[in-house]
Amino acid sequence: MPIQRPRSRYAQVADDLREAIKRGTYGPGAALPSQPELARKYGLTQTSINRAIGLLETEGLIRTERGIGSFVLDIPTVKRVRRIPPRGRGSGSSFAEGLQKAGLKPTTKLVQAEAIVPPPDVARRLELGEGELALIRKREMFADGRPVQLAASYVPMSAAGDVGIAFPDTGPSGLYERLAERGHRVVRFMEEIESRRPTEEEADFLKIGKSQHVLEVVRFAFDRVGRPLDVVINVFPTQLWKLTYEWAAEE
Amino acid sequence: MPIQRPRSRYAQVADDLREAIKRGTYGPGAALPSQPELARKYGLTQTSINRAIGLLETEGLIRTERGIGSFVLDIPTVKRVRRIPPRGRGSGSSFAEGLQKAGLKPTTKLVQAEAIVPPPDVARRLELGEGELALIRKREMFADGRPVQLAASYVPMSAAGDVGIAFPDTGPSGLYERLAERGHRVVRFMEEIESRRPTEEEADFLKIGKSQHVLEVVRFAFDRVGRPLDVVINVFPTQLWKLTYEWAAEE
DNA sequence: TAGTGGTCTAGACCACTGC
DNA sequence: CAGTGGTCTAGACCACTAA
Repeated sequence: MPIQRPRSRYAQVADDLREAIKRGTYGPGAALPSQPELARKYGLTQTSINRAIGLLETEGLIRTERGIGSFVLDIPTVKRVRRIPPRGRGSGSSFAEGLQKAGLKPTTKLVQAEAIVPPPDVARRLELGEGELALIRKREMFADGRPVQLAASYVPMSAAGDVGIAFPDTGPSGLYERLAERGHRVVRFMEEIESRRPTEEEADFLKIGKSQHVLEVVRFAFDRVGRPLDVVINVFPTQLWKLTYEWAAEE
Repeated sequence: MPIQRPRSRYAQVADDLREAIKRGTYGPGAALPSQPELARKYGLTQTSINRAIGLLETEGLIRTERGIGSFVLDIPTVKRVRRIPPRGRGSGSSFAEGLQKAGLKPTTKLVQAEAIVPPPDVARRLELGEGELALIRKREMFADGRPVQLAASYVPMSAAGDVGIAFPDTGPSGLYERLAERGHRVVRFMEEIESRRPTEEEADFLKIGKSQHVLEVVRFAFDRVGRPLDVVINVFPTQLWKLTYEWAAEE
């Protein structure tokens, strides 16, 4: 590969590596050659190679870990559809459904379930006063072992009554039934969607670069008088998911 | 501003400039000090300053022009709600509504309206055969003169019958009425949402960097037998918009 | 310890803009 | 022309990981 002038050299190196990745020379998960090695190969200094690597990282093609190396990320081929609102049964676990249909094995890990003072943005959304408690349930979700989604749900303790309401852990529809038994019926849902850069922890868990984006979907459930009964915050990488909403035209 | 060790120096410079921009020290449109000047101020080399500037550019805070300088871009403050499907009238122009509520003056420019052979992805979505025509209507949208959205709608000519159906240009609800008069009633809507990197043209029109993301919302309108009557592709920068969907719980 | 990626300097040259 | 941002080197040191 001859290095030519008009285009910057590090950009040409990035081009070359990008091509190699697309050709499959470095498949998903494979490590790129080390920076000193690439420097020798292209006849540049490590500084320039480092910059090329940075470019690919920004583009979301690779992820580099300090002291280890740079690794090719999965190339987003087919996006998994997440259907919202769900057709038919309640607002059940569209997560598992979607993945199973795609031939992937969904697994979920409950990492937190307790009564806490929620972070201020959640408290505001739940219309909680200073220091009021909420039941948090935090989950990590995987498809064939690969981390694909983070979910945190918050229910005001005033509505939940007891931490035990979270168990057995049957997903939102089970929770809503138990809330209904306590006199809190959900009559309306709302979802807010935005795309943003991931936090450090999110990027770490989802194994994505800092420059890739995540979709944050916040679902609110309201009772008859418009009070929020729970807030669910879902976060997933934009490359993996596509959202779908569907509704009937008015007559 | 003391430069300290644990965090990289160029990142600290970026932090400092970011703060200054947020504080208003450098307002929208203002030029940052030149790189040599910043290098003197922070006691670093131009190379490091250049890197800090690159960071801010990636984040979409500034825009730099070679041989001229770096300039602060508009900072998006409040995100706008876009859509609440089931409430109020049809799927009318939520674009204008949302912006007016935000105190911004919306303007729209129709840049194309004719019968064409649509691009393959659109043809597939409209279930069109090879070479079948569709009516395209392409719009550019502005808020207080700033480009904020791109929209392209496609209607199969077999349903539209005539290019004239697009006029007067009264937005989707007007179009749907005229389609209904021709025997094509819309009974169902669907929207697909994804976040992706902008194409070159999109980045250019929306005045965003290549590393920022856009939301693509594709709305389908279906008739009674599930045939697509039109497809509308909306593209806008993720920083400017927040999407909202709302629906009633099932009984 | 050796190997990885990350940062930084000093100095240089280039391309571009606007006067 | 002087001033701007962009690239590159040679060499150095650091932080981190794994054996």
